[in-house]
Amino acid sequence: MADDMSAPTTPSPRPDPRAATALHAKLDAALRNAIIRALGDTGASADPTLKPATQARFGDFQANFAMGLAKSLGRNPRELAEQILSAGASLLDPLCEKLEVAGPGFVNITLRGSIIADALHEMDTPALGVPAPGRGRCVAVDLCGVNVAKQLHVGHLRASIIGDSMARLHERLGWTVFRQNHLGDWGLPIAMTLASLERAGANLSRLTLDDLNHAYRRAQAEGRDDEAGLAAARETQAGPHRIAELEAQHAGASALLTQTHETLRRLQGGDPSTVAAWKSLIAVTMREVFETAATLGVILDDTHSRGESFFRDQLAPTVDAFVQAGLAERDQGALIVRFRDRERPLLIQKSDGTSLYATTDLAAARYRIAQLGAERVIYCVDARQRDHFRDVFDAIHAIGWDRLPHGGTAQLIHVPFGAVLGADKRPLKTRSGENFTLKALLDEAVARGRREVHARAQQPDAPTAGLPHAELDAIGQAVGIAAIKYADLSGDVSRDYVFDLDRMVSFEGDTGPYAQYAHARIAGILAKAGGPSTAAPLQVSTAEERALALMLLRYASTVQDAAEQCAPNRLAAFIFELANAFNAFYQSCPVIKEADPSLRASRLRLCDLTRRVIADALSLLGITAPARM
RNA sequence: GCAUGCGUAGCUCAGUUGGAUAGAGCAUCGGUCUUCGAAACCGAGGGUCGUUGGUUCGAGUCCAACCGCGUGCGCCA
Repeated sequence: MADDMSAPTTPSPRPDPRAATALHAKLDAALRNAIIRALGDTGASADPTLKPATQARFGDFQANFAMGLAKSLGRNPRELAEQILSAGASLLDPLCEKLEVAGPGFVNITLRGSIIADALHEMDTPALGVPAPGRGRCVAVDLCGVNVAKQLHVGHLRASIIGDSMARLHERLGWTVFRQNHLGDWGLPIAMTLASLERAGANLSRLTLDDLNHAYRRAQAEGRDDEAGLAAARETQAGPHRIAELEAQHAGASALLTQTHETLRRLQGGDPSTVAAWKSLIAVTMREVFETAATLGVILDDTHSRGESFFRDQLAPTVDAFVQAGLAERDQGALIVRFRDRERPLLIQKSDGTSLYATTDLAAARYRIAQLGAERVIYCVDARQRDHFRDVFDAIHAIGWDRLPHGGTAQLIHVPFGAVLGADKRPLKTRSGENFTLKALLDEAVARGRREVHARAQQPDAPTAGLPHAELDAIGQAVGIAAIKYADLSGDVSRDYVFDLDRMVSFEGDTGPYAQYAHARIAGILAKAGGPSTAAPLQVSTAEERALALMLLRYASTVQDAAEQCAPNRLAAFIFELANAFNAFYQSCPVIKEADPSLRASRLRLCDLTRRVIADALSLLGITAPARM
């Protein structure tokens, strides 16, 4: 499957690329060979279309190849299915307890319990059966994307936790991951803020992000007073070689703007004290960003910062490259890249000769592919930038910057996420109409999580009863953060969702705390039993054991699927189904109380495996799994 | 206007190469704790999958048109 990641248009190779588990692969191979035995070369390229059974009464797996195949051969699908099954009987019998043709030609497959147990034993390793197809390969994940001197808001929540999950999924599959925090740390807005702070005589060493945010907004308000001047000021994003010329143009601008230009000029010119001030602006911002990331459990630090300023020297060469390649043309003074299939061009240079955000994105993509060697570049950015990324990606394809240093083509993926809405279905705002800061949101979630956990611990029979206050606080924080992250990652990320803390923090239903509960419950059982007996043979006899075992066996392919499709909700759905399967199992199968020692030991191993898979899967969503709650 | 995304149960949402009677959660109603963590489990009711047409053995899924909502649309990022 992973081999397909870099070349999505490649026809699917012989084995089913989704056949990630050993068991699925074996069954898939047996069916393929059965088809070839029955049909010879005409069956050589047939796909068994093997998948988990949609309903338990259909068995463990179903294969839907017969209908399509029969049609192309002009034959009766049921007859064809029967013929193939009997031709491959010697291959299928060792795996299957029961094979039957049903309905229009479905093949329902019930596996031998011993085969399931063997497969489960195989996955009972530290890696939990998850392979490492990404070993030796690189992926860049564009996440967070904060702006210096601006407060984090809910949009950054999504960009951070979706990106973090993408990074973790790929790391789990062996990829080398480059987290890329594309900071807004350059250009006029920064200069405006700096100039505003200078006027106020602020002591940059003891500012907070709030102070910066106010300065930024004050500067913006001041700028708005002189629309014409502001328009002119935008031009001051020019490179140093243009500054003198621009100075002349702006002679008529207001004193305020002149001051801003002056600040920008000093910054771009490398004036030591201005650069130092600029750096402290970034430091103040990032201190809070990293604090928030830590609270959220998002892996992010200084080494991931690759902001606009990082690419400032690459802007002119980027524009030149498009001109040289004949891909850019002059239009109304600006440089644009046109596309065959749409009216809208991509603007890469303004009429005053300066570049803009698309130029930075092009330079950044080139860096990620050519310098970092990323064969996938994943952008976790707001869905409203769909068109922008479509254009940027097509421009990169056109100029050939998607070619990897060692051959092959990089895949550029925009993971567009929707808005976070309030109860009124409008973008989340505070009562006063302000954007919700991320900090406020997290504080509330953590408070809710702690309240729930403390309340539960009051009950004398609660497993958390009597725990120290600080420990309950820690658990409550984990629960509150899990609630938010799970709610965000468990749906299709491209869609808007309504932020409803009551629902998120609920312990019932498809929520983060429910998954954490399942994990803590199992941890409690294992602790009481004195741990799992790892050497015990696994037995799969009851329907609930079988259902649980089959769920566990789907883990590896689910992780790969979630990574390949950049769809964390697939993994979240798996966690929920696994927790359900476990709870059903635990309801009807005695574990600690089981009298037969070998069955008891087998069930403890099932518990242990389930606990480890839930913890591992949650970790790939960036969610922690406390042992008690 | 052009582009793009989305319309699935009262509410919030799943639904992977087209597959069997469209699934969950919440809410509602009814069962299950003197026994392993009941923050759980089991069951019931609840649907013209926006509308109409098309493709085919088969469409929530693919195609077309239409209706409704959202978002974007060269010198902001």
